[in-house]
Amino acid sequence: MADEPEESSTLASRVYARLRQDVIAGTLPPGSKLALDKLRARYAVGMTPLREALYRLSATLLVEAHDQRGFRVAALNLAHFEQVLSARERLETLMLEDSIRDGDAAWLDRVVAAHAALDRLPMYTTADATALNLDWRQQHQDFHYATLSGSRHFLQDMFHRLLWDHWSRYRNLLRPPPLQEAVLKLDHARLTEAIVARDGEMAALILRRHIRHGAAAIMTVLKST
Amino acid sequence: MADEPEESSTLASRVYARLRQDVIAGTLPPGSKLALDKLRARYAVGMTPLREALYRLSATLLVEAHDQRGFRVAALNLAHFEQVLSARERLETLMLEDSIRDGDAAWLDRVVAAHAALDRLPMYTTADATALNLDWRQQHQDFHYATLSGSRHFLQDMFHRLLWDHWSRYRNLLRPPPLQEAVLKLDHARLTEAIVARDGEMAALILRRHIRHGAAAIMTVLKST
DNA sequence: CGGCTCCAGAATTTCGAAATTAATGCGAGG
DNA sequence: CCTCGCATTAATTTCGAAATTCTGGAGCCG
Repeated sequence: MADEPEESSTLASRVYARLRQDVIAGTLPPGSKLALDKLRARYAVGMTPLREALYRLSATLLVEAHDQRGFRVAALNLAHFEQVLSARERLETLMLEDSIRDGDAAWLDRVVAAHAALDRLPMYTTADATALNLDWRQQHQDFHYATLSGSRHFLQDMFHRLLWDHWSRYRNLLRPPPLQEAVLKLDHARLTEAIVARDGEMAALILRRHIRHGAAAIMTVLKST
Repeated sequence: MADEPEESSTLASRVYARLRQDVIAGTLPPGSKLALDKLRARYAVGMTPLREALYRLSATLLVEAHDQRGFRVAALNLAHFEQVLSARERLETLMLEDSIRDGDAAWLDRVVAAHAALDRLPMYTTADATALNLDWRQQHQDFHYATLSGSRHFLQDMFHRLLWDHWSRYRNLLRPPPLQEAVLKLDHARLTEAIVARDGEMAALILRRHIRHGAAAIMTVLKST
């Protein structure tokens, strides 16, 4: 269920995983230039695996590759976010309806289990709520992946993962993360309920609202700058 | 309109373009192992730009990268093709309806112009029809890109290009290419007509049939092996 | 006889530096 | 004072070889 194998055997793959995380988390700021020498020192690797990792990331649009001018972290802006939002709404509702139509009993079990696991975890560990519980975030992702995985389409899966990565970059702009644990818990519960009832239309409706709700907070930030 | 800049300034980008073409054309057979030394000789480049190009291609699923075990051209099979087909149907009809809803007059002009250019070109140059006219194929691609480009969504564009590449690999299995110039000409004409009339529903219907028609011939070949 | 280990040989991966190209700063001319 | 061109500096790109890992087969043990 994890996103990357913990221990890839090649340096290039390990650097790729770390670079991806750092771009998504915002550790490498949006739009910033990626000085190869700095990165080489930062990750303690040679030129070759570093460039290989950067080129792989450039194919996912998380970084831009400019011939003879190096690499740059992809910028974040409202126009881009609206495209991610629209693509996510369309793709995820489609995948959800497919899953509900085609998914078997084992899939339903996975969804229910993932929801139970998510429901058990607290969203915040610290009292002041400045930091999101990273376990929660991972389980949240796993839950949503599970709901969409009833009808296996590796191409759609790939698109979905890509969109999720881009979406995560925007969500990580919200610091501190907004407090809406009750609302989210309810969304997830109702979504699971609709899936178990095999009510595709209802599930898609809930999911669409869930996505739009998350988008609202992000768009406020993007418009304010 | 061309797919790749004729003269990328880095070796890595040029090798990437050539590798991509060779994978799509089938010059590098589906499923075959990509021996690095052989490729290095074939394209007359060093190890570094070659690996960078291969990693970029691996992110598009045209080649598979296996850590410590090199690279392999992605295999072709019926299950995979069905996913490409389904994804193409959904994505292209969506993009077409978006374009018809949002596209401006300049876009309509581009569509009409692209269709006129396509209609002028013959599908085959040789009398025996063993070889497709490459100009026609390029213009065919340009025409379809044009129809879908009324509402600019770079993410959807990227997905669409990816699907087109994968589709082209399957289409290139058909040797000699099937003779159906009249049918295709009619499809394109009717599609253009529906677009000019801003009839999204009709255009989507024609496009869906157009895609399925092309899929039928491919699936026959895939099932026979 | 089947399966396991170990040993070349072959392939992939990685490094460090050389070659090439872009960016910078300085001085001359308009 | 600003602009253009040139030399210098800095960065990216590329190569060739070293280091590491995989592969296939021979030999050995159960």
